[in-house]
Amino acid sequence: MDRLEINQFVKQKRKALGLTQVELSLKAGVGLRFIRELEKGKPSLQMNKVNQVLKLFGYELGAVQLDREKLIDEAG
Amino acid sequence: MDRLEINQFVKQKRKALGLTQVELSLKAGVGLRFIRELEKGKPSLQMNKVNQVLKLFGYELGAVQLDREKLIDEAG
DNA sequence: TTAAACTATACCTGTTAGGGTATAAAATAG
DNA sequence: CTATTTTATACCCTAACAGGTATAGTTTAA
Repeated sequence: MDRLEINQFVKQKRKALGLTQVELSLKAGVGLRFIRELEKGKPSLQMNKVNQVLKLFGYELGAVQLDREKLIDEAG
Repeated sequence: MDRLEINQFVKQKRKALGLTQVELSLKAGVGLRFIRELEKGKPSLQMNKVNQVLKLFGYELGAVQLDREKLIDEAG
């Protein structure tokens, strides 16, 4: 299992839980627009907001090594 | 080996390379104040700025599991 | 001790992230 | 096809991030 980009990770986890973007935004306590920017991969998002979302999945932001299977993320 | 918080991780890596906060800020292309807030653990930092720093160490921000450090992280 | 280097805190300011809303597009169901 | 649900794009506004700088505090070396 290779490592997903954060935006793909969120999208996948959200769908795995059968949530819409609206539902996720409500559960996470962030705006709907934020969820959309997050899943689109906007790079300048604030960490605390992203963590509010990741926490619902049992995850958080952390430092991970570059390069490791970075080329494939969706086709795994 | 516990996973370090991002702020501790940055501080440790910086010192391991023998860099000052000023030098790191210059290398990363971010402000000195940002480096200080990063190492102090300010939660609302922007991901792209943090990634500019982590990249110098060969790392980037990613989604990692909460708390249970020991469960799966050592596969290689 | 002194002096230098490094780090922490405070202030001011421009830029922009994020919220909210409306509309449009796309996917999904009947 | 139509109707509904979900997602994408655009606009305005406020709050605050990040930069720069000055100053104060801390650590380190001689």
